[in-house]
Amino acid sequence: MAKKATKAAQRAASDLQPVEPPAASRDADKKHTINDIARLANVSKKTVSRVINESPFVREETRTRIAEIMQRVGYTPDPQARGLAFRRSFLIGLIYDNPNAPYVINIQEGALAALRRMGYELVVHPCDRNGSEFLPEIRNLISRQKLDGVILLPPVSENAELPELLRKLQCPYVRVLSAPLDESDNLVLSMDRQSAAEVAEHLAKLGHTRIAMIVGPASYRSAHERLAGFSNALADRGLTLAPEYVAEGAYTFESGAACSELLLSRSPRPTAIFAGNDETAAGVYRTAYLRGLKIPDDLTVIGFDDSPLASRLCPSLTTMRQPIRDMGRLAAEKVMAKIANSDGPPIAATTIFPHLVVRESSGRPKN
Amino acid sequence: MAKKATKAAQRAASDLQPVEPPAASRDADKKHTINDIARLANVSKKTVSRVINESPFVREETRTRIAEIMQRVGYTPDPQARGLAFRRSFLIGLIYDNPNAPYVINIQEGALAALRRMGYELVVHPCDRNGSEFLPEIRNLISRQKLDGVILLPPVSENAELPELLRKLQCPYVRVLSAPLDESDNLVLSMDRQSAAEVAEHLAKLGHTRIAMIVGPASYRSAHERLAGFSNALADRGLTLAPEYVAEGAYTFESGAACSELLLSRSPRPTAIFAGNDETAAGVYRTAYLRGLKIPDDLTVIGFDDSPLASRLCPSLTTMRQPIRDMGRLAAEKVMAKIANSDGPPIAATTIFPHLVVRESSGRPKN
DNA sequence: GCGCCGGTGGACACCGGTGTCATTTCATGA
DNA sequence: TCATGAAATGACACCGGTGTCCACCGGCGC
Repeated sequence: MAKKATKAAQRAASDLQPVEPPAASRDADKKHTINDIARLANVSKKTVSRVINESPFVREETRTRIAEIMQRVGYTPDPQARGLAFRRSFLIGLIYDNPNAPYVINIQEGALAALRRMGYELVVHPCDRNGSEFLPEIRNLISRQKLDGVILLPPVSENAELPELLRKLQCPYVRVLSAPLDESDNLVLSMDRQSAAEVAEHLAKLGHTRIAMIVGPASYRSAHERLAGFSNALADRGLTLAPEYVAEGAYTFESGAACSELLLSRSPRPTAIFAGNDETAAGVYRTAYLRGLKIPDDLTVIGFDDSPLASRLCPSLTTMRQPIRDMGRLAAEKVMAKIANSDGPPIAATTIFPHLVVRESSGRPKN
Repeated sequence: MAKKATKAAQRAASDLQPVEPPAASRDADKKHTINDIARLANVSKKTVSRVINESPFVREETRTRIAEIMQRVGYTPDPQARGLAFRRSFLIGLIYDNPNAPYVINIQEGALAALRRMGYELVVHPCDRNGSEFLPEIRNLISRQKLDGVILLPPVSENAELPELLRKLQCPYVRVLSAPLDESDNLVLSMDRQSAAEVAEHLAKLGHTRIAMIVGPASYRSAHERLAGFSNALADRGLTLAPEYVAEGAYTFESGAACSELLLSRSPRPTAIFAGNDETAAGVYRTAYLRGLKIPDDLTVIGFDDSPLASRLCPSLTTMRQPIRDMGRLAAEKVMAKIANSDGPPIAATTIFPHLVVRESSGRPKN
């Protein structure tokens, strides 16, 4: 420890936190404060504050005069000082561990569009929900930055301890989920069960009977939803999803390749595979490619997500599309509503229905 | 305007900014302030502040006692109050308009890893560099949120007016670029010219002579760099990039499909196409698929980026890989260095060399 | 025993906004 | 004309930290 510091040094270095002097002649348009505006308008800072916050208790004439001055000198209130007094940070956290980059980016941009309008900013927080430090890390993030609210994306949004922690921290949150998880909550739902049913219907209509599915990892709620929805919908149409035609993947390209390897070695071979998501579907393409199977003639493949990948693949992939940007926007609007009215009743969930985008990878079975 | 408000209403609503009373019995672990810590430790708040900021002018015994108390009650200083006093926000902006989602996400995560360690957060700002409100928007973002620094990603990082604006706002920035743009700047460089040369070498070694290229849009600096590097390197090996074998795309899937349509209708047909990036390469795949051309037997295709798409395509795509996360981390470290020492000399640029990842899409020409 | 010195800790103002409540202004009816 | 009360404004403390500057403390040389 540098205990050698002299008094002189102390003076100069001011506790080791040197701050450059207000120094130099900053441009004419140096930062204005509320006091400057008050002085210019010949009113108290409180009145200026009232104008900023659109209080109705200011005479119209006074208001416009002050507003004009603020406009003229280009004044904007300091969000930190404002936040300090309001006990708000005007920051919303986006907590995610979804490896699907386009998904996250789209949610992000959708959310931002809504947040910015209300003066909020978005801070992103990728996380590892299996890390040992997961909860403390989130706790730390929120209390350190005093986030006003957070948006949780799947799969971390399915974590059961998180809502509890957030409630304790009094931090409003919105979860994006693939199915209702509990009642008392603000969420944006993507109805995966119904979506999977739509896939089943599509395959049934095409005339497939030997239908296989690659399920997502058991730790993902969407995996169960999609399986249940798919399997039930097939049953409704007199078709069955045979156990030997089901493989558990990991929503990844590699697992898609491995699982389809397995499924395609069954005899008789399935004529259609519903991959859990687009990444998995790409893995199926890979296996088909290596085995010389033609899609869709020898094999129909269906994905889920409509990520950019879906239209890039050859042949292009039939898949389920979610309005991801809208979901981001919705989530943002919900958090803000919750913040504005934090003691109010829980805000009703919004349900999103993905729809099927039919492309080249699905066709009638040829044998 | 609701001028009907009564005095009673004024009292109750307090200028339309209702704030729930400190209300209720918050948990035992309610928020602690520096005053609480000072009281508990029997010192003044300034001494606690010294401990927080690691000032050497505190007796070791005092320091540890205070540190223990902070630890015990789980105290963390309020970043807003801290920022207000320090005139810092501890926020770094990430400004981008790159449509490549995995690229942005990776930069983001790389940057975050470095930023978090130093107590900074990242706020993301997608933008439209061609929008009429582009510069005012950025200006607004930075002065409103008092960002301590920003990171600019290509292509918006190539905008010439931005550095000027940022300098005027006294906002430290780091640009990620595909080639040096000017001297006096902090940047992270990806050497696109050299990378493209590496592609040329690969194709030359495979024995290709009829080589085509799909160039990125003229508004992207990387497009010029890659073209120049590629063309020159071919020339060095006695090969030429004939004008009729060059098409200008837009770094998109669609443009890749259209440009390759054009290139593949030339006679003689090129045996290899260097697509400007992976998206474009996917477009080439599409055209090859429609025309029944086999990759790599009939056509070698090379991409650039090594986005996830590259390994998903069948056959998998030979491409140039950049260490994107590292670039994000580097950029973050540079901004922080610049912030810490804002009057210091410009920080030297760091140069990144992508490397070739050879996969299945490149082979010897068959005819 | 005294004054000097560097090391240590505290009182106080301040960062830029806001809440509370008192005070002033103004229109109204008696 | 003046009392009256609502509307408009202001004074002041406060949010939770930090910088400045001064006072105290103990050990040293004299």
